[in-house]
Amino acid sequence: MSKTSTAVDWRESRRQFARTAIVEAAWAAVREEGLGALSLRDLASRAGITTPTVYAYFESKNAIYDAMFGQAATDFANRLAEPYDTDDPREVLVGSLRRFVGFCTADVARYQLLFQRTIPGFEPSPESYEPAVQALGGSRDLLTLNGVSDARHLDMWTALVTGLVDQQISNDPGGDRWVCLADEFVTMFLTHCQSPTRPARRSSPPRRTGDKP
Amino acid sequence: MSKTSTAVDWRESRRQFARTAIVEAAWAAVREEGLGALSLRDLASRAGITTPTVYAYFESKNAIYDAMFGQAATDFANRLAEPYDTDDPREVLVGSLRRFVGFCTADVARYQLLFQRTIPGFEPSPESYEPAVQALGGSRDLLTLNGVSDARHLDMWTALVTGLVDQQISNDPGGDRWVCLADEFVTMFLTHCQSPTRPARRSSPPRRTGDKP
DNA sequence: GTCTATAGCTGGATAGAC
DNA sequence: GTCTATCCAGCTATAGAC
Repeated sequence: MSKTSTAVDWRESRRQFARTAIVEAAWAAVREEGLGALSLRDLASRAGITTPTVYAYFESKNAIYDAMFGQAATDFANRLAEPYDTDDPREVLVGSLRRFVGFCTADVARYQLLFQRTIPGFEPSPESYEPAVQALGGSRDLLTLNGVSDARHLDMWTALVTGLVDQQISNDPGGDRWVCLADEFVTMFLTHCQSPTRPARRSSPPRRTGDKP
Repeated sequence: MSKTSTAVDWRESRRQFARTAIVEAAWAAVREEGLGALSLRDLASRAGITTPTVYAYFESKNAIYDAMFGQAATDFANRLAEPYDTDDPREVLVGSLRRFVGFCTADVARYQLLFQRTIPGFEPSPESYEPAVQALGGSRDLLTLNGVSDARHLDMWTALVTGLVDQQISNDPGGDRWVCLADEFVTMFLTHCQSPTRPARRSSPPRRTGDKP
């Protein structure tokens, strides 16, 4: 009688609740101490439990990092997938860029976990990683709507976006010195992509400009 | 008789030699184990000495990081200051971009130490940091030669450069998927900066594109 | 300056009572 | 599942002989 499916579900939901509570404590810890400085003692203390109890829900420290990664990737995908209040492809692109930068700057530890590989022995599991690639595919679709489909241009766009985020976080955390350049960035980028002069070759005539090719 | 200035210089140079040997061992260690995984035991072992001997030359682990930072910053500045075999400002700009990316991708640990703040308790001393700012000032001069002096455009350039490096290191280490876009990046950037349409205001009419401003 | 030896601490992870 | 108690490994840094 005790093993009805509802009882099982209830137990499972209780377990998930405890797991998310631990992950929340982990986020608080890394935001305060730094992403790489997460310790299970501190984490357990913040969650109001003891170290062994953590191992009742996660099999290792990296499993906690993986849960954090999965949650961050899901949040990231959901944020980018929210509807935009305009249909103009260019404005949507600008909005997505602002969202991207806003998401990253809102939580630096989360940004480091998601986009920089700074933790020595950790690599995210495919399940946790999947939402992130899905979200990046969405931004690829956005570029297609703007008439950008060349592989080189897609790579240029990703470099542009990550550079914007990186500078904003590194040199003006909490400010908007680079965020406010989003619109101008999109103008520059789309103008270039729609330019009739197609530089398919790589600056061929004046070779050797001073470096290894 | 033993305290002549030449004898002092000789002792001092011996000391500097030992210091650089330790720093070299440190570089080998971080390249192999990761920047954050540097341990004094491993470092001493690689240098052929013991842990206490390290403390005869550096007062702490962070002092070693600082020496590494200073050396990396100096190498960085020297690399960017090398002469270019052309006088065309645009080609020099492309060359400097390639040098920058090449320098960063040649040693990822060095890049992380110089440009990413990933080590918990470490911050470089002003003496070690100074060559880096000097080098960045040089690239500012390069932009001036290309007719770019607007503060917004300078910020866009730094974002562009760091984004290029970041993507190259993160998604194609050892390759040239983004490096080979350097020339096209410069074309896009300079074309935009020389464009007569000055967007001094921030996309004023179609405000609220979907996000917090 | 260089060593042996070790202090002092913190980390992840486990055993076993309850 | 949760705890107390503990193991064991690794770290930075120091003491003191030579």
